[in-house]
Amino acid sequence: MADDTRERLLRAATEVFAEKGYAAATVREICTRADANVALINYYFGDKLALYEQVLRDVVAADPARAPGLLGASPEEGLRVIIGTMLEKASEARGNSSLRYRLMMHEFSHPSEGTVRMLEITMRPVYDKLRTLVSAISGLPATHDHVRLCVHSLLGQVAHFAHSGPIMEALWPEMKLTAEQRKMVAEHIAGSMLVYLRETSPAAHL
Amino acid sequence: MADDTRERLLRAATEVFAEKGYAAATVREICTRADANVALINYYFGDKLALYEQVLRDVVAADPARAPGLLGASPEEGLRVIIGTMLEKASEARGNSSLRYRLMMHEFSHPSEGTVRMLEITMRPVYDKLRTLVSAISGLPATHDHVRLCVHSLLGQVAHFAHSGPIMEALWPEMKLTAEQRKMVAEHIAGSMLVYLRETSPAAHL
Amino acid sequence: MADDTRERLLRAATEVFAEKGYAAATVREICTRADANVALINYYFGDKLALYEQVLRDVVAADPARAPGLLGASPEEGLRVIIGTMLEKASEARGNSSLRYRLMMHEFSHPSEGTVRMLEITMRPVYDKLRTLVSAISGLPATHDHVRLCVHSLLGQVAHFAHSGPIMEALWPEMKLTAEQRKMVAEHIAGSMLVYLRETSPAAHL
Amino acid sequence: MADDTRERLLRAATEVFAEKGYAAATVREICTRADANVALINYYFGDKLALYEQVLRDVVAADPARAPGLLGASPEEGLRVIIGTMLEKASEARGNSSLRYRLMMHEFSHPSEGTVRMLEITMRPVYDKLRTLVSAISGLPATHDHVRLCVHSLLGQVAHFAHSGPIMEALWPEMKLTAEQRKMVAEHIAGSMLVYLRETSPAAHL
DNA sequence: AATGAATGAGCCTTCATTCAT
DNA sequence: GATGAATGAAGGCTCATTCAT
Repeated sequence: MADDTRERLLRAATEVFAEKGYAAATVREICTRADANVALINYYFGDKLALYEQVLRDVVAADPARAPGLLGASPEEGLRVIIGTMLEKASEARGNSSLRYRLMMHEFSHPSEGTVRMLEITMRPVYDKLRTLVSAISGLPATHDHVRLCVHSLLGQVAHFAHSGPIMEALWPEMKLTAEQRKMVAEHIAGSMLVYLRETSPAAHL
Repeated sequence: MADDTRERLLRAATEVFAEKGYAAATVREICTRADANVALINYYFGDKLALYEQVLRDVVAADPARAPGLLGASPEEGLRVIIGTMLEKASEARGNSSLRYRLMMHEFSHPSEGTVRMLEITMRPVYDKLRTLVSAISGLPATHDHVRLCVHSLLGQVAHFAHSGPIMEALWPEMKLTAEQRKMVAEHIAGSMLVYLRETSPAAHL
Repeated sequence: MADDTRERLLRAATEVFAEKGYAAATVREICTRADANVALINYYFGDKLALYEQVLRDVVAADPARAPGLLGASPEEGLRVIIGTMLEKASEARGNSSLRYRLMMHEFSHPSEGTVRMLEITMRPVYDKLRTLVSAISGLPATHDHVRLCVHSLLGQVAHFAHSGPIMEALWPEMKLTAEQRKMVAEHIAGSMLVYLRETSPAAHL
Repeated sequence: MADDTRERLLRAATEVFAEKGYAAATVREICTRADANVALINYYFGDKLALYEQVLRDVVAADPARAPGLLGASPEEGLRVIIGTMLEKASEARGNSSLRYRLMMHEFSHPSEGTVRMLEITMRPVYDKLRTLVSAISGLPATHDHVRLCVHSLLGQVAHFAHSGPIMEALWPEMKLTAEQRKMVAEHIAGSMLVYLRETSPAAHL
């Protein structure tokens, strides 16, 4: 029952923090939602901030970036797969990923002490994988500015399509990132990058 | 003197809301920073929420997106200019744009009633301008999915480079969006898009 | 009315802290007793600790050690007067002095950061005055160990008679430090010291 | 093992109560320090207050005042020995005596029902012994005010030198009651009293 | 005899808000 | 228009205590 309660508290906290943000979230609501006593947050986590950090850590731990099926594929195929996966994971409605995003938005707009370290853990694997792929495709070293710019372009686009709900709703209401649309977007992002890389890679000038 | 105080309150409120978010911002800090009495927020605006809404309204009203110098330029040139301008505005350290962004981040992560409408007002002009340009370059109608995808790709990239401070710090610490780097990034975004559009436009297949 | 409330809070706080000690005292009781809102402690003093320190400072400020009538008197007479005064001030029933003592007992048994500094301010004047007198009587310099020992003996005896209520009640119930008894005690303390000093002073050996 | 745990709890409680006072002491810290479960205090003692009372009872029971080596000595020598012993016991840094004192300070500043009785038990033996000695030296009956005054003077001085840490630190920082200093102080207290008694005893006037 | 999860009360503090002036 | 004292509600946290095991 103990672990169960702790688990319920974590789940409730994730929800409430995602919905209201750290400041607006109240310990009492979290406990109520978890059907637990107020004092248990102190008992299990220490205080509200420690709970928040635990939530962030858990959410990060559920790393969505370990895309399978990359082995043996060509770099071009790898790029397509990883971008498709990111979009897919990111747009799982109402699931952990949604909460994940909202929590990250909070962290982005009000970076806390641990934000950078958290991002380092979360993003680094995808980032490096993308750099390897782009490097392989372009023929440039992974440390080259061109490679980095391209990778950030990819990240930026994925983030935008996956996470800017309100913007999309305002500017392109039909885009709801359905499975079909997701496929189209992924192909657009990966495809345009591949076109660009092909055109600008040193090899292109042979 | 009355309008002056009201103005000071608004300015202070914009700052504090941007720095702390709605919930974490306190009426007292706003008043202190505005060098005004605590009771004046209620006196002038009714309550904290009303003040927040007024701040949002003002921030939106100060539309920073009207890029000058676009007249007469070729669509390609226009694209370059508008993207350069967006990046520039967005990276103005302590200016209105910075506050603007942080407020928007809040709105994004906790969309309120007015968020969509606010975005509609803020983003629409840039969005439509970009569509016109991309349409002109690609030869496709502005309503075409391809055009929209490209425009969102542009927005996504700009947003990413301009606003994901913590991500950048974690993944690419050297990228500080200095004037020089801004130029490089703008050229990268606009350039890659132009390459892509050239390659995929119907005209390319003639 | 403002200063009035602040004053009431301070008075109530002095009482409650003296009665219960810092830890056991509750902000709520202080406010209730002062007929004031709970939030006013924060408003006027910051927090409970700051209020406590203010109370200590006030209590100390009411310095009971400035004995009048010392001018022109012989050192021997001065000693008698100052000891009498200390006993008198210290035994004013139920007055500020009583609270003062109880607060000091708290400070002594659980010295806080400011205790030493507080004592420095409170005790130093009496201490130095006593050293001057003893020095004059004994013919030894005020820095001599003998002088210091004697002065501390005096302080210790006064403190004991004035403040060890429970001990007295247990061991010598009749000693209630009435005006008459006070006179006797003062004469005992000062008298015995004078005898001792006379016997041990260098001059005695001439 | 049961008694062992109970014992550990008592020892830990004595320490914590002495260090923090009743109110500021927490059941959890006591249990942690005793390496015991939180619930055991209630199990063994009923509640926190009952534990405190038990601690007081135990501390009182361990009477430290039975000075040895008094038999056969002259009254003058006896006085010197008992005062030396009191000072020594009182200044044992981490021993029972130190805890004892701090607990007593608490009881003094917030006399509880049992305080007087406790003191009666603790102090009475020393008190009566001192009266006997002073009576023998002075030639006055042990019930004489003069004897009582002298005995209280002795107690007051010992208490002051032994226990007023903060005062000493403020007024006479060099006085740390080292073994050497303790000897000096004991000689000062006993010596000055003997001088005084010799001078004022009826025998002196023969 | 001992554990550790769970409880409920209460504490200090903070906040937005109001009111008399 | 503006002030500053005052309010009441609520928030986070801590504590002694209990209960099932």
